[in-house]
Amino acid sequence: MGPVGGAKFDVAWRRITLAAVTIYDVAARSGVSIKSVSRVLNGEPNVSPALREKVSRAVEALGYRRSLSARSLAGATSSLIAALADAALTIEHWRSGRGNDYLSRLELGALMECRKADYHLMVELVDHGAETLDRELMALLAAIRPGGVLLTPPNSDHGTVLDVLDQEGVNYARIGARTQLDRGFCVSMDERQASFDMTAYLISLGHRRIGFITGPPAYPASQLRQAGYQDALAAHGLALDEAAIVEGDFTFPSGMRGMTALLNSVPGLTGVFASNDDMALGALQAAAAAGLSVPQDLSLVGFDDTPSALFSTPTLTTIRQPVAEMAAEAMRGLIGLLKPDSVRPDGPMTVPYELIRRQSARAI
Amino acid sequence: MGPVGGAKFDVAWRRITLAAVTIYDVAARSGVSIKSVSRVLNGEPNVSPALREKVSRAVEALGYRRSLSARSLAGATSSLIAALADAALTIEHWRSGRGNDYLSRLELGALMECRKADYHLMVELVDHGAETLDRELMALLAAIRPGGVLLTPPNSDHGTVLDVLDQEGVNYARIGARTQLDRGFCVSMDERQASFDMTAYLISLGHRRIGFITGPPAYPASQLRQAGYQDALAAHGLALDEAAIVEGDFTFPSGMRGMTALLNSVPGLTGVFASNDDMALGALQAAAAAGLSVPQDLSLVGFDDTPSALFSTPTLTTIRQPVAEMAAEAMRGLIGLLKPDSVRPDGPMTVPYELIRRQSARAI
DNA sequence: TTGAAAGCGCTAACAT
DNA sequence: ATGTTAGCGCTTTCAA
Repeated sequence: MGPVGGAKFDVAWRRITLAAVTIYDVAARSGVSIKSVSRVLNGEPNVSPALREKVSRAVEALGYRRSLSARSLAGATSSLIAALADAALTIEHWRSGRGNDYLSRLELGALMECRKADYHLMVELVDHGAETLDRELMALLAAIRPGGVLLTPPNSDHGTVLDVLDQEGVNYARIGARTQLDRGFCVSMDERQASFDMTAYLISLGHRRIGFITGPPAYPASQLRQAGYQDALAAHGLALDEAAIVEGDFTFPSGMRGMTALLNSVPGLTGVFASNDDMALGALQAAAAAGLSVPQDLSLVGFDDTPSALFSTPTLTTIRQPVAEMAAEAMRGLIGLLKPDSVRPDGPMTVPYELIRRQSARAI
Repeated sequence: MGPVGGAKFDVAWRRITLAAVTIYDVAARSGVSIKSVSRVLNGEPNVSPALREKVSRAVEALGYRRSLSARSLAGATSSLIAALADAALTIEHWRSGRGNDYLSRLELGALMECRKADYHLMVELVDHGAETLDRELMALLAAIRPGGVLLTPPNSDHGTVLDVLDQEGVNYARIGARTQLDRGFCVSMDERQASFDMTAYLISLGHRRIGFITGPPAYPASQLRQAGYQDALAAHGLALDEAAIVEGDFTFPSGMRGMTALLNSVPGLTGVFASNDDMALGALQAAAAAGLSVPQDLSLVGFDDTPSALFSTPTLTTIRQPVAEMAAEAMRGLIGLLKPDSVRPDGPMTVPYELIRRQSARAI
């Protein structure tokens, strides 16, 4: 029952630190070999209850925790998950002085799950647009050797990223992926159906001439949301009016422009579906500027349920995407993949969305 | 010029991965010892230009990156920074389905700086309220052995957290700290002065009877903001009316209640300073419910510049806290502390805030 | 069921 | 100015 570790003198910065508790300390205290300690810690079979008990007690008494570094260096696995976020998007947010609600919720969900499973989350920025993306990504993987990777949009759909990950044999989960859903562990929401539901909701309120403001055409999400809108019109026997669809880019100003354009080009317009909340908020402002009040003169709905949707006047009817739950689900799936006896689920996982009815849409 | 590494067969999950490039591969390729490679990589002195050149070329050609694990295991330092966020706060956000704009901006700033300096950010949740906080924190530090720790509010002011960090000899930076500013590297904003300025701004617009909605009394931030308000009144020769100060708790509903209370208790009220934006937004709604329009009948200002402040009607005059810049500054300071020849700055660092004039306040 | 010994890829003393 | 060697704290063969 000797002393735990020894005192180390960190001359580098005139500071004295106590040596960390290692597996040797635990082994010594419980009178077994380090291998036995390792066995207990990893829950390996063939360990007598007595030994397990002794070791557990020593671990508890010493407050011992295995070193992440030593573990990932020695073993084939790592309890480190790298979350890959898009650098350009991050820089854009930095410039605007705004946080990223989507990423924040996503991370929150991932963190909660990491904590439960004793995994750790490292956040990394990857430069989506760089020519040398593959090299940079390989370098990143070489440096941190994560046990798994969590892909956030738009990286979830980035071919090069998926290729590098596959090539390096790294397990990954993709959040909000829209393409190649057979690669990795995908968790997403049925955007098309949500958009269909929202449009059907407006129709159920009596609206017949409904304008739509799209996102950037290049985003798969834009296309899915627009498709849902068109499907719903068709399903309810309403003709598609090309003039009722205007292009936006998911920003507030584009929502303003979109609303102005719709007001000019669609006679008898009573409802507008902006395919995200930021645009809906912009549309709201443009409507006010045109002397129209929502929802008295016009019903307006969005998509995403950003925080501001709750504080606008009127509050915004929208679709809530359970981002945190998606991330938690993705983490569970990913951690599952990392277990030796894992079975990869065959299909992508779909989480339920919610249509949030607030003040901005009403029956006519 | 032999082959790079060898093929390893990962029988665990029928997958073939190429062995990672190691320092030995680089040494072999450039015909020097691993120590020389290490010297070049660490920018150590006493390396001939020729050797540096050879090694650099090999590193480049092989796409070599040092393993984080091996480095932190072998050396005294680690290029890993642990950002400590409050678990309770995170769970609260999880429940509400909202992201955390403050933390998101903070992380964004930290990430940008990490990328520049080739550091990595790991995010960890700590349970602020747990009795065993010290043990948990020590266990966390033992497991990941970060080179430095980045403290976010409210951990920045948590005595136990600071104690454990000091005791373990881990360098740390504190964001938005209000107390014991001599511990760690502190970066914050002058909340009191900002609050003073905002109040002075309302006074300059001609307001004389100005209500104030406080935050939770326990928060140092609440006290500073209130102090700034009171100072400004005094500085301008205005009497302090106790009835003009009502208690809130930084939430939307408390802002509604606060506004209602002020409307009832302060005759001739023309201005209201809610000490954060969420409360200001609630106050806005309560004013509307009382038949008052802002800013025609009443000027209203907030504090924080949350995203919603820009989307409300009217848009909200408020104080912008440069959170991302604070985090970047904190990371730079922290990384500076980690260098062997570092000098600890003597005082806390203060970053400039900005009074954002929008529509909700006007001259009378 | 348990243990001894050999690395994992680096850094850090200690040569030369 | 450069190289040799011994760990860091684990996991992983391989023996017993």
